[in-house]
Amino acid sequence: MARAPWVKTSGGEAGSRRRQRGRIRIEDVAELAGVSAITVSRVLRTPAIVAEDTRRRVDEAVDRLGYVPNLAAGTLASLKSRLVAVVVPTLRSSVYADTIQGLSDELSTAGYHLMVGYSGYSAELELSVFRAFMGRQPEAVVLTGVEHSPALRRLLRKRKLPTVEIWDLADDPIDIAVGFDNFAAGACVADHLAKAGVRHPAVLGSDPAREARAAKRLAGFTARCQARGLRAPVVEPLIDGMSPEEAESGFRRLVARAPDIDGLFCLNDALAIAAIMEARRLSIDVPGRMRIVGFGDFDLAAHVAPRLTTVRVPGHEMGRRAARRLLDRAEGRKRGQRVEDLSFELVQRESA
Amino acid sequence: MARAPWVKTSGGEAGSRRRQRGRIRIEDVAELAGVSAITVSRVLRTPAIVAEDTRRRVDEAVDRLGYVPNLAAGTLASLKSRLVAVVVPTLRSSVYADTIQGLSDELSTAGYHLMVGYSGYSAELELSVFRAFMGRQPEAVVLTGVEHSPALRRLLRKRKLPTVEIWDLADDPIDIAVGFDNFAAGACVADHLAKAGVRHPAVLGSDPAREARAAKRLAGFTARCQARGLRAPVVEPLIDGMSPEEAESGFRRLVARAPDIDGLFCLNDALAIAAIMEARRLSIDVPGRMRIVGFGDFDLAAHVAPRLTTVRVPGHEMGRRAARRLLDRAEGRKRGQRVEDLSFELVQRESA
DNA sequence: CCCGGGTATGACAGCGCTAACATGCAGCCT
DNA sequence: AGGCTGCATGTTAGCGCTGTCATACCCGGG
Repeated sequence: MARAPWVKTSGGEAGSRRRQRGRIRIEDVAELAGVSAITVSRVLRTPAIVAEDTRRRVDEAVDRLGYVPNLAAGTLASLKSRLVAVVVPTLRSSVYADTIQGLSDELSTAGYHLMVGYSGYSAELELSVFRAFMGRQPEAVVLTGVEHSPALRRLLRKRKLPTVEIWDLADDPIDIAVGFDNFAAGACVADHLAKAGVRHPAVLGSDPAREARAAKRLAGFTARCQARGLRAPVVEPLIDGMSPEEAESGFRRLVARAPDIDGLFCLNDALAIAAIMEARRLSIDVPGRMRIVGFGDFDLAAHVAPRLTTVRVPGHEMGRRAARRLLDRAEGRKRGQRVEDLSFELVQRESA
Repeated sequence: MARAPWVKTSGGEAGSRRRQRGRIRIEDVAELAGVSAITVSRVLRTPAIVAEDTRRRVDEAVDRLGYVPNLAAGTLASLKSRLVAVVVPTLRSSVYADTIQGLSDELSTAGYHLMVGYSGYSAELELSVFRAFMGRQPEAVVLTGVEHSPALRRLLRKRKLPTVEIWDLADDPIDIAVGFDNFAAGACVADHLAKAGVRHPAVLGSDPAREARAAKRLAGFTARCQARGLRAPVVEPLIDGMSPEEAESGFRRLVARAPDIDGLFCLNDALAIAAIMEARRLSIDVPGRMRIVGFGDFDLAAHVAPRLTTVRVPGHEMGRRAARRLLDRAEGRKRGQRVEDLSFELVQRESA
């Protein structure tokens, strides 16, 4: 008679063909420590509930064998991946790197890992990156900004994935938002320039259609200029909102279009630094003839000549706060407000 | 008599307590399409071997249900994670971001994902980040530089994990190295300055003990200066090798120590830009009285005043090449040479 | 008509781990 | 003594997928 089907036909001590050669399994540790597999699992995940003596023996076996738990198996068994998906517009800009480090600092101590992807400022790409991530069963999601493809919003709400939107505030966040008020930041710059006597403002930055957050800063700036009776800002949009290349030529176009510009708001510091440099080449005195304000307080901002007046943004802090909110939720703690408004700060230096 | 142990006691259509509510499984797709689970799996992974009619029905069911395969389960079953672990020194510098994008561009089309971590230039931290990654069963590893903790080297060799070391060349790579010659780059800068008439060179950059690649550039620079009979370079090491803050004060110390310096090599562009700016503040003419060369060709380098002469490095290309080498290996193709030397390029602009 | 070989699909077990429940054993109370 | 409580550990059955082998079917040749 044939073997009954439920009798193991492989997987004994010799090792089945499907098992990875040489990989150490929890079973191996258990055997060496003289306990069962589940006890090893408990030592690794909830040491407090294991007797001290047992714990010591297991720890020793783990060390001796160099055991590393297979998290794919753990994820499958526990339905918990300890993975957080993060999508930022780009990695090339250090501003988001700060936020990622903030997230990582906070989450890694809690045993979570980050999956980081970038969207290139496109909602479609964001969706496709996210789709790819979904298969890895993230327990939470961090997105940049509040503009997302409707399909993504639906997906997230349906799955009830804890989601944090960062770098902006939302009227109706998908779940939680941790950011700052880009509109107010733009207005704050307008105030500063107006108080310094600027009458003919201009703006250099990304195409409002492409970058929602920069567009809000622009809107806040424009509104406040109007409220204070300044001339309507001359706006020079750029295709790539982070390109010093484009900033240089854009600045030249700007002064050609309106030679009387006496105040310039650059939608980020990379552009502002390039503008300051081009101003020097054109012998336009900054801040004498033109005041320039940046945004973001990049590392170099404080060190260019003249030192750049800019808006400091809580990049690292947003990451930390977003992480904390997610951990609070995971541990079933308080929920807190849905929209968390961290503050920005105008840093006055020499350029305005 | 009790139920025989091999009879399923749960997991029927009602859903067991352990199953995630509402999650769609391959089984659900199979049922809707009127095929078995394995056929769905084949449609998703090797569509070519499935009959066209079946494939269409399955694709439709996948779409209709919005099915996303659980990669944790797939990883466990196939022993293939489609995951590549990457460790860079920091995310805050755009130079590594380029490399990561290069890796990601190439790997994502092949269905691989990246796990990115940062080591803060510390071999110990690198090891601990790597340990954390191991549990997710990466199929390959990308490390920055060729200096690693011995424990890490042992671990990688023992597991036979395909490994690429980037951003440097190694005499004895762990496995594969794809980088460029930092020593030669330093020498190349020395050549350029010497030809321009520099006699009293200096170097501003990270502490050689902390950053091995910057140290090699320094060594190459120093050696070539000596070979050309220049005065031995005055070296001003910095604790944080990327800090414009420190560059500014370091530059001041440098000119105080040796007022006759007529050529400065900054070990990266962030420092070089800060140095140029401080030179202006001190009314030191660049390049008239002092020539300055950077390293890395950051975005802003071409746009500061004076425009920065620097060394362009194949950041994106290293990522792509590293990815290709790993994919070649995964697909069992040719092995190629162990150490791949991509070229750098001195970009002459105005500052030297 | 059967047979061999190729193609398309299915059944089954198991990847390595953990949730859920079961068991065993002190220590204490009645 | 019997039972009850609480702690430490073990047993069992999956988690959702894919490797492997089995099977069904079709086609053409003998």
